[in-house]
Amino acid sequence: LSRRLPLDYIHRINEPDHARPQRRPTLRDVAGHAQVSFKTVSRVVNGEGGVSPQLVRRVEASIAELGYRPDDRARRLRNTEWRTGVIGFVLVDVSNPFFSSILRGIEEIARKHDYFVLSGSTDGEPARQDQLVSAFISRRVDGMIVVPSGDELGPLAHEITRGTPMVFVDLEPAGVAVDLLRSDHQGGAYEATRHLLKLGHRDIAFFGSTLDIFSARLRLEGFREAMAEAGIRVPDTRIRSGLHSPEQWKHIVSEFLEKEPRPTAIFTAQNFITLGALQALHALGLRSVIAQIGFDDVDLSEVVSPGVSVVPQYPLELGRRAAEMLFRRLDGLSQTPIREILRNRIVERGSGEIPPSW
Amino acid sequence: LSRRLPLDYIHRINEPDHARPQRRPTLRDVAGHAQVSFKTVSRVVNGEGGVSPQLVRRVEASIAELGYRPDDRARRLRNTEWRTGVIGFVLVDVSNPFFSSILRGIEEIARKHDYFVLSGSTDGEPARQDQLVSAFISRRVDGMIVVPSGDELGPLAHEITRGTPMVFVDLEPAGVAVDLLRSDHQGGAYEATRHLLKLGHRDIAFFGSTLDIFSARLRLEGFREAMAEAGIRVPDTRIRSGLHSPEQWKHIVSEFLEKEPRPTAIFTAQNFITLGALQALHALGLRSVIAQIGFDDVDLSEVVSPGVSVVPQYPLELGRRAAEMLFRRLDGLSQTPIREILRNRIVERGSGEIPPSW
DNA sequence: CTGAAAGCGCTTACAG
DNA sequence: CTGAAAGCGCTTACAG
Repeated sequence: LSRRLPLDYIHRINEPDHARPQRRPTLRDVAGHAQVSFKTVSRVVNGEGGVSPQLVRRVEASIAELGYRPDDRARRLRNTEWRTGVIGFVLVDVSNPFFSSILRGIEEIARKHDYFVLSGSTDGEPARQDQLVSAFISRRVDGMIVVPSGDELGPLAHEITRGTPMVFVDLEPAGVAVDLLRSDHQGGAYEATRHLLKLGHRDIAFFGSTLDIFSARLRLEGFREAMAEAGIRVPDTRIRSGLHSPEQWKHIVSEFLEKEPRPTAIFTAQNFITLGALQALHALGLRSVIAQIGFDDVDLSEVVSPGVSVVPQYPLELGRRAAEMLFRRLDGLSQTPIREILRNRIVERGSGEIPPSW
Repeated sequence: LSRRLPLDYIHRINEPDHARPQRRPTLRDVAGHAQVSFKTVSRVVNGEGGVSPQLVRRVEASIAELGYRPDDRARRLRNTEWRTGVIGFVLVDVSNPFFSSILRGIEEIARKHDYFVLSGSTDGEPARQDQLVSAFISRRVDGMIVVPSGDELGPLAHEITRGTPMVFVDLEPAGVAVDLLRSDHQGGAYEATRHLLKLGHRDIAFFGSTLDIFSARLRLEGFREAMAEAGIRVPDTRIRSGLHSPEQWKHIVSEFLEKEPRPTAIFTAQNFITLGALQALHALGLRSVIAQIGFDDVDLSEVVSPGVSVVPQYPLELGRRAAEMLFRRLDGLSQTPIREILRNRIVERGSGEIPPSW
């Protein structure tokens, strides 16, 4: 992700005279220009009425000519309407379509409420999460939606007890009263693993996201639960976790599969992992030999052959619901914390239905 | 995109006693608590020095106890450092991985500068774009990166002449001095079309994004250019454009291909279109029969069979470069507008190398 | 219908 | 080392 790409330019034009940044005009500037008191300008800007049509026209002309835009920060500072009209969204990695679809869902609901979204990626690093949360709070977001990493809540803990409107996605912190929305990670992983076990698989490898992420732990838990229930001990070497790009996962899974004995099935517990593993299996010619089930859906899962069996999530819907929960709280309609867990069921497309080959 | 998904809950718990939102403590609250003047608290908060160690400790204890967080808006209002530390990013659709990867690239550079990103999707609607731009300006973002739709600049025009730091991605507005970064849409589309023509294709259909988007027009232009050069007239029925989800495009392309005569090749000029068309061709059993080249890369393009030939873009890199251009201007290092056009070359993977079947 | 005063939460001058 | 005053750009009260 951090490697820079060398690119050729077709051309690079330097043009002359770019405008230099000017000081933005203020209410007083407009007032001076229109020859009225600044309070009159304020009245016109806010459509308060009680201004003679003549003055309204003069002020509006000045506003247009100077390009005046009210400063929202100053405006809301004194205003009883104490809101900034901005909510924060702290996520793991916006370049992952799972998260960007959540963001899209949040945006959709935010838009209905005339809100905007400040977002930031943590890459699963608790330190970065604390930075983002602190910065968003300092900028006085009216509420936050957070996909937390790590076990320490850090600055979040204080905000929760302060009553800052907040919705957690995926993390279910113990002993904290907070709105929560998540998929049934453990149940989904359990079901997927059971599915493979029923086909006769005994040696199943698990590839998951970094265990700093709560949902990643739940998925591993679901896997372990099903395996234990089947009386199978899972050696540590059959479990790999970390936060990587699809390309990195391709490499990791390739190396893994070069060693004997190979597992007869793999569970790839996140979309980037599923993509990387698919590429690895394909490159090694093992797609019809080793069974695979993924968590999260991926594009073209029906077009590849065999199709990719997955436990899908519904990120757009997660985003919408999370935002709806947040606005319910922002509007004071919600008092007690709500926790919603969405059920996840396996979708069979072929790759998860391959029986053990040895 | 707007259809709501019905979902089952596993459970929905209502817990008691959620904290009620409290008024945030201010400098004066801390001062009262620590029994000092509020200016002393300000000094401690900003690490200005000139405060006795004893008072520092007392103030810090009060800050911790009350959970004080300085209000960034108020802080910067009087401050000579006139910045908000926020940049705006106006894009078409954040649920499209192409745009979310640009956002990730922007975030990466913004982070280095201690900046945060306010973003919003326009869905290619000029009216929504104007709303977003106006709202961001009212919130006093220090600069903006915009992927514009439509031909009218709207509120953007005034901001450019005001000298607001701004970088355009993909739109090259005439007669306006502004930083610009884009791919070589026309050249890439031209090359892709030439590639198909060389194989003997004469009947090539074009599927592209809504022509409200500048880059979509450029891609169509490149296609037309190559076809005209080959002396082929393209009937209007061979060109389809619009902004749709992959599922919608699957439907559109399926219907299209059900009518005779079928084209021998298709050019899918955006990632969602490429995905939808791939699914349609696959469902109809035509993937090895009708040639396809896409603009933008898609996941698993090497795993499907045949592989998907594309003209890739580098969204992460686009985002980084756009942000770097913006910060160069914000830091006053750049005076004259810079225009960068990144070259795009075709990547052959099989689907674009299928000769005409009839 | 119009305006002068006070204040939002903070920083920047300027005093002691 | 500490604090009282003025001001950022606006809104909310309160006068005329």
